[in-house]
Amino acid sequence: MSEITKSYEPGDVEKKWYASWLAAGAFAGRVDAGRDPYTIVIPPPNVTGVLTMGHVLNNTLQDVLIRRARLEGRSAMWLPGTDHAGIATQTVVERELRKQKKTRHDFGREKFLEKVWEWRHEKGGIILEQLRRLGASCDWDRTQFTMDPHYSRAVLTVFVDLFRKGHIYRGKRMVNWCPVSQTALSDEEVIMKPVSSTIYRVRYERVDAPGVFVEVKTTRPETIPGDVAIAVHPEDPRYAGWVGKKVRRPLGPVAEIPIIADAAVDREFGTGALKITPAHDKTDFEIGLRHKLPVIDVLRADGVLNELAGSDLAGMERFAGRKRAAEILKASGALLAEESHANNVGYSERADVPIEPRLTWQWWLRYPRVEEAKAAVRDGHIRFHPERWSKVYLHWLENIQDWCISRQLWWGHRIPVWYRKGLDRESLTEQDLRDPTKVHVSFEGPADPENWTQEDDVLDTWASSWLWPFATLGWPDREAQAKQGLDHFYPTTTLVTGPDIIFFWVARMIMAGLEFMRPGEPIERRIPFRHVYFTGIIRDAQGRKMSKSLGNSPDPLDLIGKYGADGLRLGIVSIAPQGQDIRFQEDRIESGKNFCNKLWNACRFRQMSGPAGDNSSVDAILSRLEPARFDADDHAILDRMLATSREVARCFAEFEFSAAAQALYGFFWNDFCDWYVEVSKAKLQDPATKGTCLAIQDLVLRQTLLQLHPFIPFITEELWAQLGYGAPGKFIEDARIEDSSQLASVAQVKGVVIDRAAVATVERLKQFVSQVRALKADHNLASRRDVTFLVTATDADWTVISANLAKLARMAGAAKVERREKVDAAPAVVTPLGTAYLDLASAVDAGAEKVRLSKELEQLAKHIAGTEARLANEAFVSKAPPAVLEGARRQLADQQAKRTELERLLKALG
RNA sequence: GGACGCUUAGCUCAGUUGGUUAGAGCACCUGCUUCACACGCAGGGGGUCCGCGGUUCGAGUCCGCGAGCGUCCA
Repeated sequence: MSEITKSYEPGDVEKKWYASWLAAGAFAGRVDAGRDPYTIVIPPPNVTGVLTMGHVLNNTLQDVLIRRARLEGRSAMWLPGTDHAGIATQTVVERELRKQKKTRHDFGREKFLEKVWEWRHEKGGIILEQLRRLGASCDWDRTQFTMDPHYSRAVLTVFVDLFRKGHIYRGKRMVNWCPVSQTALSDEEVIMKPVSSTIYRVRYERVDAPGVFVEVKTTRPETIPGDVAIAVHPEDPRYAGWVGKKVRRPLGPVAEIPIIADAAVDREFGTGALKITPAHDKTDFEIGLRHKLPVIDVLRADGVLNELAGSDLAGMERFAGRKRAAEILKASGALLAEESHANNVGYSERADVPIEPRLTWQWWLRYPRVEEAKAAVRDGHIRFHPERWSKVYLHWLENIQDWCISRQLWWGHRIPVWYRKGLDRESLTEQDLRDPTKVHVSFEGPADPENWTQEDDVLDTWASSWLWPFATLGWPDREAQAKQGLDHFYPTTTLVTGPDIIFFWVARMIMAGLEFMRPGEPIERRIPFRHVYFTGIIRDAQGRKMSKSLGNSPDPLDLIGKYGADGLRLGIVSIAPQGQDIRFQEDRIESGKNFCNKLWNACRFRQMSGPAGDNSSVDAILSRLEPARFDADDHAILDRMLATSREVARCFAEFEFSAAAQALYGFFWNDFCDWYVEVSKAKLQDPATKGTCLAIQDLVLRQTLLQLHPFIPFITEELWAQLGYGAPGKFIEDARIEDSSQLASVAQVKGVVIDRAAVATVERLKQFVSQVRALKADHNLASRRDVTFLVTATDADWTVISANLAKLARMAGAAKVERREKVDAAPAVVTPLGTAYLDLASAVDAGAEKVRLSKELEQLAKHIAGTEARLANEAFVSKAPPAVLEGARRQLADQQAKRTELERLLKALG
């Protein structure tokens, strides 16, 4: 055993142990039929990603779970990987190209994809490297990427399968179009934002009645050239007789458009008349369909107005076009007013620009297994933590819409559909799609590729990540599946993720699992995971989301440098209560580091206190104990240790990680360091108690290190080795956490029967010490160690005191503690073990003493009055449970006795 | 408009099924380089538990109404 340094220096320790773990293959998830599996699949970060505080929280929790599972003897496996992140990655690479004044079109599809792959090989592993710094114990040999060949095969197999089952179709529909990324987006990728915009009141003149106008309100005057009708409610008296007449479009190419009646028009809004622009609004599109109206699309894919918008606007970007449109309308007198207006506008999640409703051909998925997906959560096969998120999940499934799974990107899984050459894709019917002479759908592609053209679109990224829990385990390749242990590790145990992707990812994974895993088997075998733990979102001190653009996110690697990975981990876990958003405060991370230092020093103290005994197992340590020599403190610390391990186990069962960390923190710092270690200093002086005391320290330290290890793996591994708790060449995770009842019964075999009454005794000793210290402090003697305390106590109390005399004197900072029958006029405190006097009679300021005692008496009187009132209440006495009643009575008796004593002391002062 | 969450010490937050005098970390004040740790020890100050009403012997905790903040869905 080498000597431990005075303060904990994490840097080298972390490097050393991480390398050892890797070298030994300690994180490998091995199939072991004899042990319960515990599986976690990482929420794959984007390959473009760098570690954020959100990742730190999320992955620390996963690591805590998986390390705890190993300590519980389960065959634990944490599978890492990254997501190709279609739009995000393509955007990043395009941005790089733009620096060279090039676009992806300058390269063409294949060359561009080569560039992206190059980029991925260069930079795509950064975030996984950073996770290693954090201590993540992933099985790195299993690292997956959603564009790996076998994973791609899973994605395309699923597409083909769902197509054949009739779940996938192609349709020309209104989609959310991002003019920057120039692709369709799913509804989930659109963020509604309240914005204050301008609403324009515009009038359209009746063709048949010059000087008569219909007035509409619009926020988008630049789309007027796309107007094909004005719609009113059929029963709106204001427009009786107008339907069928025509008005002149006030902007764009000259045109006369009809006034139509449609019940979908909201009479309450504005003038009750609505301009109908089917190409640029979803409702308008539907109205247009009903009335067989033409569709005039005035925007290009990039959001620039086209020639159909008229020569005045063509070539203008949409927002510039809007201003220009307003000017033109104003000049012609068609614009009546501009009013400010608050409304919700959909923004593209990635590019953060307003999306355009746009009519395009896309591929759609009718979700499979919707009802089963609801049942899986409703019936508790999958449990959400906190439970309330299941409501959000169910609500979404109740209102589920078909999923637009095609994207007009290059980076992603290209849709495995081939069209016969020469075929007009625009006119393909649903029936044509199912005709193998026209459309080929397969994983392998057509046998005669020269006659076919492949679909240009790729799949939505989420249409690959929804397969994550099983495609990462070899599916659909049977051989790979067997090798990677799908049978053993699926369903996974716990998913740790943020509630922001409950629709994007969680819900979809559940449906995919139910559809593709183990057909025909019971639901609990097909679900992808049993528990979903939703973390909170990390915010800055002002409560804002952490984001790159705000620059308010600290770099986790800086924090690791400053506080160590363990400090960061413990800090982040301790401020992350279940499912609540988190305000990040760096001082909590500092607390994490301080705790590590405390742990370090407590072990250092143990090491300096005496030679190491046989620490190789719980059994060995227990054998070193002499139960007959136990004092109250020995009993109490063991009792607290068992209570803490029960509490920690409960916390894990309930997914209350911060509570688990806090329980260990409190036990170790307060119960062990502040009390037991301090009283040990007296016990270690006595050869009769030394051996047992050291063995108890070893036992407590051992169990504490074990339970802390999932939270702070590096330092605990180091100390475990330093103190000789593990066999040579073994890691802490080769040991097993005994649950509290196992531990208690093992101890019992060794003759250790914990006296639970000792806890109460120690509480009284603590009270005594703390009151006596306060008494010294009140008299400015806190640093004096030569004082004597005189105690008047009952025989029973004095028995307790005298049994602990050496410890009490040391803890109280006193030279002597002596019993007296009677003490006059000295500063005193009334403790649960009698009245303690400060033996400094000459220095007493009787006046000040009286003030102090009177104050205390006053406080006490209040409490007594409260307790008396309760006990005087007939209803309380007759209805409260006996234990509560008894407690109140005992409390009153104690309070009264204390009052009598205080009054006596006051009187003695004259 | 609907759903959910939050409101407790100066700050950030715990508080499990209702039950002694409501806790922690940080911050603050006082003292201490005491033979593990100043990344520490000891002592201390600080709270009408958002408001109103109800249930109950008893409410921070349960119910209702309201206010403020936040998130998601429309």
